[in-house]
Formats: sequence, C-alpha cells, structure tokens
Amino acid sequence: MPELPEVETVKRGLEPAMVGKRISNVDVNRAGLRFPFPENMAARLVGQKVLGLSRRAKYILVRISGGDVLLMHLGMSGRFTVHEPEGQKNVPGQFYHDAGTGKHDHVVFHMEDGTKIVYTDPRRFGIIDLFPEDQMSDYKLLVSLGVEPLGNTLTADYLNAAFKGRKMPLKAALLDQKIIAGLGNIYVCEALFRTKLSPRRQAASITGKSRPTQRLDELVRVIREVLNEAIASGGSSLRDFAQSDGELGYFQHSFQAYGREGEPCVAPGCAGQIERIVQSGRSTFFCPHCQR
DNA sequence: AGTAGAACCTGAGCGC
DNA sequence: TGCGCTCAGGTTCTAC
Repeated sequence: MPELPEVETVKRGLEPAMVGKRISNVDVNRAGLRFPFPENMAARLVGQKVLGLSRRAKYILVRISGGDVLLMHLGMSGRFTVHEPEGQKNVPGQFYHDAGTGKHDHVVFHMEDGTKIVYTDPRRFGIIDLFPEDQMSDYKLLVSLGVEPLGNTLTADYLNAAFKGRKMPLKAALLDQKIIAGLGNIYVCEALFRTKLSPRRQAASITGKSRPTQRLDELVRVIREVLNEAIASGGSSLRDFAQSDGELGYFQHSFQAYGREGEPCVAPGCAGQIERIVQSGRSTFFCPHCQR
C-alpha cells in the first residue's frame, strides 16, 4: 500500500474537498473490497456533512454528522482522485464526466458542490467501513494497533520494552502493527539502512537492560526522520500511488536501499552492494556489508 | 511463543 | 503478439 506518508498525503489532499461539505450522493459499484461494505452505506452517508478527517496508522477516518465515522484503508493499490466540476482544477487528462466510471472505480463520493471523490483499487485489498463514533475505542480494526510512529508515544523506552526478549528479526518487529502502527516495508528498509542495522538481527539484540541502547535511540530518531521527509515530499509514488489530486509524490527518488538490488551501497566509504532477501514473505533490501 | 506461508486480487514487467 | 512466470506499498488467518 501506500504507506503512512502516502496515506497522510492523501488525507491532506482530501481535506479541502470534503471538510465542511455535505455528501449529496454515493455510488457503490460493487458489494465490497476486502470486506463487504456495511449495510446501507450510501444511505447512511447521503445528506451528512463531513466534520473532519484524521489518520490512525494507515487508516483515514472521516467524521460525519449523524455520529458515524467513515473508515478507509488503501490496501496495496488503493487511490483517491478528486474531480472538480468543469472549469475548475481537475485531474490532468481526464474529463469530469468520466471520473468514477473506470473498471476499478469502486466507490464515488459526490459532494454538494459537484466535486467527485473517486476510490480506485485494482487489487481490492482496501477497506471502506462505517461505524458509530462512540464505538471508536472498541472498533476491531483499530483496537490492537500500536503507537503512532510520528506521535510522542514512540520512544526508545517504549521500543526497548516492546523488543525485549523478542527473537524475531528486527525487520519483522518493526513491521508488526501491534508494536508500531503505520510502518510499512519501504520505510522499514530505509530506516534500517540509515541506522546501519541489519534487518536480520534479533529485535532483542538492540535492547538494553534498563535503558535503551544508543542504537535504539538512533533508530527512533531515524524512523521519524524518514517518515517526515517522505511526507514533506508528498509521499512516494510507485505504480499504484497518486496524490489525491493526481499529482505524484517525489520521495521514491530518495530511496537509498528499497528497490536497489545489485546497486552499490551509497553509504560513505562502504564498498558493499544492496541485496534483496525475503523475510516473512516480504522483500528486504539492505547492504550486508555496512548494516550490522 | 514465534514464524513461515497462504490467502485475499489484479496488473506490470520480463524472458522466451 | 502472447504465454507463463514473478513481483508488488497490507493485513489476517492457519499450520507447523
């Protein structure tokens, strides 16, 4: 999927198109995505006003009048595009009247001002759900998520406790959404590369007895740094990701390890080469020479 | 307890 | 032009 920086970018792109406006219609073009859509989804949304958008891990949460929350997850290939009526800013190369009619355009939100917000998702691993706001703390998809990597709850002390005694590879521990919620494959690879930590070492190996090790301090700092840099450049844009207005992000040009199998390591003074290995079914890109 | 693998899907890219 | 194979940003479930 789009990872956290992409989701944050999408959220920011959707905000001006949705907040403060009423939903005038919703086209639901199939029965569901990863899960079936909730009963009467369109009926529960039509006529409601969008109060605000937020993000939790890789979920976009839309608070609407009437007390419901619309939850959206982009899966691996989900994308939102915003299409304004003729004469206004629009998606390049696409006519307004065609927006939302594509093969993989599964849900279209029509706002009262004529703006269409189209959810497109070829692989259909995405999620769109609706639940009462007062059930937020029990909601199944959010309840077991770990800390936000950009929030102040991600600290070296927290990771020290979470990783203590864990024999799983560091890569797998960082991808575990129950520990840190929102880190994905790309940014884990990049953070480990920048900290020169091997993705294969045991998670527990960078913990300290009572206080976090210096390497763990550094890792926490770098996780934030990588994510913030990616958000600042509008997220990454691989095959399936576009910003909500169709613009592309630029951070993919900054990957130092991800997708660079066989290329020389860019770490100063390192003569190594980036390798690709598979860990728990996912590709890991790293430099075995300098990442220890 | 931890981990590997499969499952959910489609499309892009490559070698032949 | 096309076939068959591998790969892809995520998450959850089952099986060892």
